[in-house]
Amino acid sequence: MEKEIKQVIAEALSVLYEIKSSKDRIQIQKTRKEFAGDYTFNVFPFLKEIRKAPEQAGNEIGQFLVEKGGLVHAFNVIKGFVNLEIKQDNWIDILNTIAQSDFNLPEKNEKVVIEYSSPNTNKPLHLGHIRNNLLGDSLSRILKASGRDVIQVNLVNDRGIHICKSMLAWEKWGNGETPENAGLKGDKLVGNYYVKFDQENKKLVSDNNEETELLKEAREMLRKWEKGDEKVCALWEKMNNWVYKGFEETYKRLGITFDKIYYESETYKLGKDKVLKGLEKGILLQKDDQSVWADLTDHKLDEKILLRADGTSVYMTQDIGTAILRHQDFSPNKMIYVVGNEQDYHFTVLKIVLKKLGYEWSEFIEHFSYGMVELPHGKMKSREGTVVDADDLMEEVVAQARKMAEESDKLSYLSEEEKANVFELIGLGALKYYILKVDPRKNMMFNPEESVQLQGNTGPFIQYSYARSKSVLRKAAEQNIIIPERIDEGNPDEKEVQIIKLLADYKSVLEEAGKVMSPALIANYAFTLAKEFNQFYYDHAILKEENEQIRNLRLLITAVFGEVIKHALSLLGITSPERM
RNA sequence: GGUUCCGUAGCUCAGCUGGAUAGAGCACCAGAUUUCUAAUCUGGCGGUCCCAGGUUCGAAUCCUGGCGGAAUCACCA
Repeated sequence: MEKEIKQVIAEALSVLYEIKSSKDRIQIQKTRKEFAGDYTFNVFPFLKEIRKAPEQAGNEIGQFLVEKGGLVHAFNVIKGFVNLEIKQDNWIDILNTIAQSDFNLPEKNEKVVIEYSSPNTNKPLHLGHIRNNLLGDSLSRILKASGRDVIQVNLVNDRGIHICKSMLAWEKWGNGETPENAGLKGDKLVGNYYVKFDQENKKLVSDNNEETELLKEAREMLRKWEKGDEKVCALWEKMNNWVYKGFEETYKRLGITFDKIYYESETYKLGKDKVLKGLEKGILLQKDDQSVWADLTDHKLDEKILLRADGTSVYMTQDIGTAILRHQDFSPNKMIYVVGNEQDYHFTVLKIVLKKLGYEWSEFIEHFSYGMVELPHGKMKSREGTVVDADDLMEEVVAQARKMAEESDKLSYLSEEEKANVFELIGLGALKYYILKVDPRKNMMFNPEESVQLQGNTGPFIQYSYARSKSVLRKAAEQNIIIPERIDEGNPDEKEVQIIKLLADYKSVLEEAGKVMSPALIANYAFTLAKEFNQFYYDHAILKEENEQIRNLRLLITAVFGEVIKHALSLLGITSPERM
């Protein structure tokens, strides 16, 4: 719609003032509520070229548009703002068009590999991972819907000193405990030993910089692991498998999937090789203790270690390997890393080092840097027990959804299984929306009480609006009322026009969300649309409307609304319940 | 200390590449259900957009400098 308006305004500017190719500079916005009109054109940017008073120019342009016919049938000018009223037939056309379109955008011929989740296998997933997973999942969906070829990958950090800590602690104090005999999820069990290591280690430390025997043992274990020591590797494999099983459950409940899973244990060697090659070529440098470094001072950064003196790899080394492998596997034109902004530095360095090593495609790497999750009481610290566990959190939001629903006794006619299903959708809908609605780049405050809210600006509010729309359509079917696929004429009132306008915005919102990579845009749009529908629903009879023309218009609006809101929610990974 | 990001209502957040009188939700107060789902709707209360300069027809938005907060500057990942 806005495109069409820009088109005719460009024509007006050209005919009236001989201003050519002005299209990109034309500013169109929605007319504010307090004025008559649908869209508003701002003449100020063109005033110098027009060389008339704003009101006069506005009037001339408005006059031109009305006389031209077609889109605009009336206008008013306030200061430099020309408020345009769109002819009613146009709204009907637009509604029909949306009713017939699917919502996926045309192919862009762009291949994107997106990495997210990237867990460590030494402890269970927590709230921070949830934000990461939800962002990665939603982004993937948005990128796909906006016409991109998307490959979702996970990179499991299954090696390193932290894993060895859990292993060592289990060996020393585990007494053969397993997930089965302890009745504990594998990731939780391994996490417990990570904590145990820390506790025991603390007992041995008098001042913080001291390297304890225990820590030395862990380092020794890492060295053995990198050399392929049989016993260490077997233990490593056993414990990691416990963890994977646990993660799988968590992912499944969250609704997260991957096309491919990389394991750092399988990629770090490639990184090591490439680093050593870089050293041979003189791109990297070696210090007296044999450690290998990249000199980044020409980029106004420090030096960065890539291999320790004992030859073992660090995080950067394995990430170099993973990136190279990933590029070989898919040759994408974009590699997105969904990783918290605490690692901004890591990714600037990664890109530079790859470039130094001769990989021009390092420019394709895009760090999707999202903000931290904060809690009302401060940070999450595992040592202080303030970590919000992912499984616990999901359990809690679902329980809350159940509690609320049972109070209102709405779903009593459903079977227990059906009910459980609905509570699951709603609980997770609440959690996902709560996290995705905020701008991903900003730090966010996670208030546990607010996150399970079902009223106001929440996921369930939006889900409810959908359930209502479906309820109307179901009743229509029961009464043998046909839901029109299109309508020929009608006179939408103000509220109806309002919804149609919003529905018409959906594709451009999706386009924008894909461009700037922000699920929050979709979330905010969905909320606005749902609110609009609830208002419409409140004071418009739909099925009970006797005038058939009006009823059909409203039915079509209801049906189209349902489709759009369902699609939008699906991009957030939220399921729309048929009833709730 | 250097670098980066952030600062909008009591709280949590919107505010697109500068545009009209800065918007939502929560909380608080007052209302709405003989009507398709009240997990809803309507109204009220609530702001020196951190501060000070600058750019211009016009600044929450752009620039500079302060103040406040966060992250990072690891042979942890």
